[in-house]
Amino acid sequence: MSLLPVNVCMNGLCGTITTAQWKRGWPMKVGGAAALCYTCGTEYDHVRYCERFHLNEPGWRECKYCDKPVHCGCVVSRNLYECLDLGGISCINCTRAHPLKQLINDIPDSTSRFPGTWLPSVFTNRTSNITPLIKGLDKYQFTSSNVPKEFITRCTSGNDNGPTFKSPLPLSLSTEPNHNNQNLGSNSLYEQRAQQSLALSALPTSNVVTEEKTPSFETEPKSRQTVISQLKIKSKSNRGLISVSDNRVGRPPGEGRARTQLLPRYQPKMTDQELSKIHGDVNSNCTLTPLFEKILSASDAGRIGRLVLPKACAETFFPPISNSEGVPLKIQDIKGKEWICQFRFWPNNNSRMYVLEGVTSCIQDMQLQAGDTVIFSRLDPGDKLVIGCRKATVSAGTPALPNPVNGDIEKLPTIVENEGPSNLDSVVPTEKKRTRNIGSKSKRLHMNSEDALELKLTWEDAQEYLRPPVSKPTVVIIENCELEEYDEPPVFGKKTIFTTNAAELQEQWVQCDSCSKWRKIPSDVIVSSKWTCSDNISDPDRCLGAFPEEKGVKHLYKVLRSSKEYKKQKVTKDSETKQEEPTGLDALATMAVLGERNEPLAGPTTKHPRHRPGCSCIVCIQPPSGKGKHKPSCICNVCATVKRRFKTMMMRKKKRLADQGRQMNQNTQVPVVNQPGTGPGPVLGPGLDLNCDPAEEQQMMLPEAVTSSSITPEWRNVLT
DNA sequence: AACCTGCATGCTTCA
DNA sequence: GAAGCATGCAGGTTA
Repeated sequence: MSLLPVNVCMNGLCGTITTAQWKRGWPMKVGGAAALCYTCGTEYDHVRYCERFHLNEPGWRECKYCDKPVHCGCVVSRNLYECLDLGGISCINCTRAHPLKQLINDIPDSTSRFPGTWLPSVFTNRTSNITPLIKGLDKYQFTSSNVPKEFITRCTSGNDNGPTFKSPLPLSLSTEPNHNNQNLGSNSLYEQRAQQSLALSALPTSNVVTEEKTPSFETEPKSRQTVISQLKIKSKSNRGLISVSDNRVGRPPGEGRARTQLLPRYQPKMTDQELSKIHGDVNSNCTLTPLFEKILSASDAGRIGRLVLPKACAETFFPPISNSEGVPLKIQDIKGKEWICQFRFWPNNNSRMYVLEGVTSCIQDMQLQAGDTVIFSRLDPGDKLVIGCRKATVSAGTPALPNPVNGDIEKLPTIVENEGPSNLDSVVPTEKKRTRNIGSKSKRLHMNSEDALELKLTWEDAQEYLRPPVSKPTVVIIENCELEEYDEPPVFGKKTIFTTNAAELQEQWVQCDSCSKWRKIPSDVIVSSKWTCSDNISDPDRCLGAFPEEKGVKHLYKVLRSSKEYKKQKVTKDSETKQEEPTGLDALATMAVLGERNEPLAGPTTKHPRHRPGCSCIVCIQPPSGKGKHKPSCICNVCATVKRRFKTMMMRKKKRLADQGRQMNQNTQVPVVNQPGTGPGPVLGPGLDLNCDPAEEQQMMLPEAVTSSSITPEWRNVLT
């Protein structure tokens, strides 16, 4: 039985330790729904939790007996799980063992760094002398200078239950920022860290320490390459000893690509300005060591609140986790605000995908979006995990707006990956930077927002060009609605403009490819991609290009002008509010429904069971219910089609009813059969059904944009 | 209906 | 070809 802090009633009202998990969401839902203790039902209280366990000072908590602060002494003070798992740490003030020790009966699995019961005496009265670890070099290294030799001996001499500290490497922890990527080659400190810690992390528990670590305290270590190669060999040879990865935990850390080095795109590329800025903001007495950075993907910055962590980085710089639930991590932003996120993983293809959950509020607070970069650093002393950021672009020639959260960092130039020196000279044109930043890994987001907007507008335009194919359609009647089904995909026709004249009659306008004059044609005419005045067979007078444009063309120009202005406004507005835009193909599909109408942007419909992004069928291009209803005067293609179909349908219905009426008059003995879709109900007369509401029937036959219960008399007038 | 969660899928990159 | 990872999606949960 593993007793983790999440299973303890945090309010101390019942003091119950329960093996049941706290309700889902703990402790991520800060400010959100509270979790409840399964035993006493008490609401989880974040503040009180922090007080009880001193989350503000990682590793420190009060002794239950003397109430004085005591450092748990564990090497992962930032890791609450293991702090408490460790248990058994003596208070330096009263020397009494931490009471949680007695609750540690078992540890989940052999991959835990603290399997079994800890030996409290090791740390007795020594905790204040122990610097938990040198983070960044290796998460679990003790320095040779502050770890008592007997401790190492005690921990490693045949006690399999001891901790699995990694080899102490006499690397000096550089508090210098990694300026200009000079050290990011094969010999970079980061690579060394990655190589060393990753190579070591694949090793089983105490054997590593016994065989590799102990001598290195006393003697100069072998060359790095030798050590690493040995360790890699060791790792391979000991794979059988590592708990076999199962579907639940995925392959344990240390195997796979990540073992060799951090990919260049994750290596921190902070400028002097950035570092000094963060440094100054946080605490001038502290040292900040960049660990890694990542360009936010759309899903990272999305509302799901899951930031995918590069596997190598997660396994190098974050605490090891052996179960997929992971551990809560406290992250501090550069303003000192603290966030609690859940560091966990998902089993994925016999591997792991590491994620940081609950980052939404943090990312929003920093006003980050896809394409921006988050930079994880370590702040010493205190060993705090700090999250910084770098905005993806700074508009060329435009001073960046001061960001209340990120301050001057917002003004810093974007550093393009692998672009060499991190100085102002490395500023590249905005377009290029944005593209490369977003798409360095995935090509799914290679467009910048303006390009995407252009494409969206093209999709809008494309909607206006789509025409039925030449092939003969198959007419299918579904609930009295005639649907034309084509075997061929739609073809591109010529763009036409629909207007409404003074008599409220619909007019269709098309521009001649030859003389460029706008011609009025019947509203039901489908225009091919090439159209000239001579094709205007419906109006022989206007077949000649010399014929002047008619009077109504002024109104058309007005419509065109307002359309262009609207698009222009939309471009401006969209660029301002691009943060809230959907991205990718969904956005394109969504934008495709806009057409010329002045409707707010609405999300894509999900009503069509075979809907795919970009689908332009009349159902799919409707916005979701309740949103973006078309106005009765709307002249977009959708509404025009709807109106045309509805008119046809109503005419046929009238004709059908009239036929039925005639038939009834001829033979009153013939019973009237309900029409399909009208439902079973008492039949009072020819085609009359008490269960059939005419207005409701109309709605059922119309797409969502022009239906719903709120169909207005105005609409009815238009439709009938 | 919207949101959340835990994968599953498939594209991209790397060795 | 293998590994990494962005994102889709289905089922469950919540408002």
